[in-house]
Amino acid sequence: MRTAEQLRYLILAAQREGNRQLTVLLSEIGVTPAQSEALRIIGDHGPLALRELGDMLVCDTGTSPSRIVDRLVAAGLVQRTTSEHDRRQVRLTLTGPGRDTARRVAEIENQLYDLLDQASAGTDIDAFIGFLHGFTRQSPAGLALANRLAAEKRQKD
Amino acid sequence: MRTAEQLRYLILAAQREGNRQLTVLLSEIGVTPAQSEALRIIGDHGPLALRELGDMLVCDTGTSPSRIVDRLVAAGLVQRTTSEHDRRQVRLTLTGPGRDTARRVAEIENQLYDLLDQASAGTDIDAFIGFLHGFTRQSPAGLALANRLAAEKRQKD
DNA sequence: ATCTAATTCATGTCGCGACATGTATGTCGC
DNA sequence: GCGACATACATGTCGCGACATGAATTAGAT
Repeated sequence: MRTAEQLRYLILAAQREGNRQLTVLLSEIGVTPAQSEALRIIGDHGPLALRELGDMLVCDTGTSPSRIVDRLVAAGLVQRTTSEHDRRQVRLTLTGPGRDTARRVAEIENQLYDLLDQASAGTDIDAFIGFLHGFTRQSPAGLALANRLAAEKRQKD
Repeated sequence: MRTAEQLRYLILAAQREGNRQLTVLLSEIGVTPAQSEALRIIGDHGPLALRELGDMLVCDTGTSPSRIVDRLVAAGLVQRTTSEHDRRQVRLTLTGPGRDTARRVAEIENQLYDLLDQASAGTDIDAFIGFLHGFTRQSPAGLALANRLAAEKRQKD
């Protein structure tokens, strides 16, 4: 098997495995990985329009996280208000339970990241990150990640 | 953003982007990435039971590629016969068009792998492969990949 | 003011991907 | 042989993930 083919399947396998582990951890608080990403973004970056949320979501890089938000609204975690200035737009904010769940999601994510840090001890992860950055540059998912990083940076200033 | 978090999202983004590119290339011959994987495995490793196929599929590591096979059968690419010895089992083989499509899938995959080789020139890909192997060891998808590698090795002897 | 184009979002469709359940068929202990 | 158990597969359900379409609203040109 070609090295590139192995890399392809390993990336697929790693994504699946990470998602599986996260699914188990998140099931304790009743959200899915995709929902947790949206929840964290709405929590971190204030009231957002659907489009703005979509621009930061690495999952579901399509043209509408409508349905993910539908479920968060149905679960009582997110509030969906139509904007006053532009009645096409929607303002997404967390409810009280939403803020609480977002905090718990952050804790669970940190558990997972601690495990990942352990697993990657002794490997040059930065080189890997650089390679993946190059590969995903210009892709929808890569741009979404770039948007998140930019928004985080903006927040610190 | 933590390094581990960035790694998580980059792996997700890379998987999505690779899948997107492969989807475009494969749409020319009317199969999806998941279907192409099953097709190649059936082609390479002879008549297989559904379970054996499932044990080698990195995608759909659940307990039944039944529905993926359904679509390949409906497309006339795969033949599904019930085994004689064990009437629970199924024997999956490629049809004539199936063999042809499998060949074309292999060509498309090689195009993608050539691009990947180019993109990864100058990076220590083997280190990442080792890391990812460790991370996916014991996971369903990782085991599936291991099974494929083992089957390939067996075939060479 | 009006007509056209662009933006924002919702919704329909299809194919996964993960899980649970059901139904044959085979295996093993006795 | 017979009954309990295991195996192989099919099927139902849910939540994505990608694409296409359509409706409401706004912006811009004239």
